[in-house]
Amino acid sequence: MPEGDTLHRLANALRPALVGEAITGAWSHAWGPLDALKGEEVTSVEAVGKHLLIAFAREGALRVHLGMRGVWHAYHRGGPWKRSPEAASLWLETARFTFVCFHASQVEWSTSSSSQRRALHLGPDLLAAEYDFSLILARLRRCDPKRSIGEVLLDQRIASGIGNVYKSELLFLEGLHPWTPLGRIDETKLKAIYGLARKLLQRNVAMGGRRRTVFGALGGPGGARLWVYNRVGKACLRCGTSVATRRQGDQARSTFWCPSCQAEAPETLSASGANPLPSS
DNA sequence: AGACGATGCGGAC
DNA sequence: TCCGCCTCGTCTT
Repeated sequence: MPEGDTLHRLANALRPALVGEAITGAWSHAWGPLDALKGEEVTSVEAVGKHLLIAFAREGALRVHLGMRGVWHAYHRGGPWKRSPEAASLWLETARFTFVCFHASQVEWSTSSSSQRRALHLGPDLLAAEYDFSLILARLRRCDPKRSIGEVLLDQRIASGIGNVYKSELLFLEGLHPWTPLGRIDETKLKAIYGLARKLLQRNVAMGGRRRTVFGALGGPGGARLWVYNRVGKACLRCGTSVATRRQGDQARSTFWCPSCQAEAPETLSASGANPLPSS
């Protein structure tokens, strides 16, 4: 389920319940009881891109990636779980609560959260407090200019936090065809795309609702949550054209777009008239 | 009731 | 380039 906004919401929910608390028990699917964590104090809980990092006072940090199906549950200590313990990847217990992660795709123990952060080779987190587009631009310039913008947006090494839903929605909002080569998009346009990504992700973190939307709590036309994602064959909410879909990139991820609003028209990609990115 | 595809990613080939 | 993940919500029958 998670894109970057979901992970930041998760971190925001876990942080007040874990930071400053002592771990009374811990267990992971891979290693069994984590006795080394007993008595450890949690010093930070943070989301970085789509990863969750939990750091401890004396030593070490846990990194958890939810993949597509991972989920965290919070239970009163000793209370019943809503899922089978067989499905648990990791649990952490404090004096009052047990936090269980089911179906994680990755659980890793490391000496520090900063070393984990480095090892991930992630581009800047679009939801980090500090935002500097020039750091993203530097990574874009090292990218093959023939790569499609749809693939580039999903590349967490360039900027982290965008997932498959936001990818299609961002390209619709920017009027950009998903297969537009990176090299045909000027710097001003790229800055606008990533700036919009940050804004939408931030708004979805702040919103109370659980479900992803690019329209906010009130919804869009007809109460819609999304412009094009998962709307293949339906009328474009802006112009009525039938929404298209096709697989894109190495991972063959589904991409959705409006063939009219996002026509292939490379020469019109510059909103500003600035120079295109030079080839790397 | 059953089929299908998924908001992600690593690894086998 | 494809598959596994072995779950779960949604759509079809």
